[in-house]
Amino acid sequence: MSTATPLATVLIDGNNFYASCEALLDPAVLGRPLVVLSNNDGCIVSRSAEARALGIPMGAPFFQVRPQLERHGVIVRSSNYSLYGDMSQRLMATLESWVEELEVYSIDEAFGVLHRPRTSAGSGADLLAWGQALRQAVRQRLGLPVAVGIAPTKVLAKIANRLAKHSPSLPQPGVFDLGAVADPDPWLEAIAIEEVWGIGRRLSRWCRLRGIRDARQLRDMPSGELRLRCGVVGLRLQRELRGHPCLPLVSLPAAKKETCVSRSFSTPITTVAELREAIATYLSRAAEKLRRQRQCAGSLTVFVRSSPFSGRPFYSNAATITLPLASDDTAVLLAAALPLADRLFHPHHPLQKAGVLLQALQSANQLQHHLFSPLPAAQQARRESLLATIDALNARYGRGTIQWAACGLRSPWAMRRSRLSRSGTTRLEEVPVVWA
DNA sequence: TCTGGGGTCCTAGGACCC
DNA sequence: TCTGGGGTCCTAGGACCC
Repeated sequence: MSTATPLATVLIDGNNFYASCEALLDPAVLGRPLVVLSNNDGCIVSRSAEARALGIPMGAPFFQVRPQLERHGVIVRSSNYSLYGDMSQRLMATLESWVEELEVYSIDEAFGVLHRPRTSAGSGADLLAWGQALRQAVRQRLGLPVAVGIAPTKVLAKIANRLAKHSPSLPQPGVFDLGAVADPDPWLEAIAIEEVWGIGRRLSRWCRLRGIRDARQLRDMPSGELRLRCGVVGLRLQRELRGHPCLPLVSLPAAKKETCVSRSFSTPITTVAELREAIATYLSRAAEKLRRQRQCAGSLTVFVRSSPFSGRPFYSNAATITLPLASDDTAVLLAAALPLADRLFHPHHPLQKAGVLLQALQSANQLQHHLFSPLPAAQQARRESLLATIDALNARYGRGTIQWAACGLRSPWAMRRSRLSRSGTTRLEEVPVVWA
């Protein structure tokens, strides 16, 4: 067993993924500053390198930076998730063949495991070359730029990836191997505490107050203190920084425990009829997801809230119902959810956002032909085939081709997406690929 | 006028049981 | 009167991620 080669963890992720996808669709924007907005055209969620260089802040509300964007002639795009999702699938399919095991961590990043080749000099040159070849393959096949971080643990691979992106004058640009450097300390000191994976706003403030300003200091601080404030999560993080893997690779995603669909409204909702339509719309999307995941929901929550920025008193409320029998049937779930919407609506509180959470999820396979099914078996089978047909038609011809009457038509509150790169039904076949 | 959406994990505390 | 001890399950809330 001592013959096993040591493992290396890699993190591969897309540079400015959404912005890069937009450039793929319209090569004319290449080399020009571009930003992508969140749903409802709310905030900036992705920037091209040129937009970043102009100092456009990530996460800024669009209306606040709009003058700055216009002044610099920045191209602005609504987010086009069907495009990003398609490109993500192709990226992950490519990465599959480059690593031993792959964990798809988010739409634009994945962890992988590799065997680290032994070299007498211990230089690690082989993995740098490997990373460079991977970047070239992805660029050729998909036209997307990626960065590659290599290290002994996931937390360190995240850091290596960051260094790969932001350190100028690396021998292999876009690739960094933290396991191959003689002394990692100066590199860890270049990572501000806020940039460490797992340290969010609250914990970074706490660290700063204790004089912990970078990843190296976090690694070396007393474990007891960290444990007291952050529990086992903090300890695991610190061990990973010290090079001991604590976070396993998750190549088979676990079944979802809950599924949520929520949106902000383009204009505030002031009538119960509109709220019912919105909830019905979100619920039917959530039920679709549930059926795709082959799950049924045992309980369901509807939540609403007013705008925290309106100057009026903030209103936030939620109601939960446990279903007598777990279900994935839109009609059954609607019958449970709409009365909750009625209960939560308040005429004096214009609503800015609402959502539906499906909870206590269980595998649909275990429930089929349930003894206590409210419908006779034949009727139940017809019902399932009807839902499957609706899902198939909506998948083939676009969302909303067939929908429940309760969802309403042409809703004034629906999400704003005024700068979509292409008409809503982007299909992968339409995407022109640039051969770099 | 205008501030995203969808998740996970951990912990503390209460309810309930024997 | 005064108030065991150990266990499980559930929920709410906090913190984090992209």
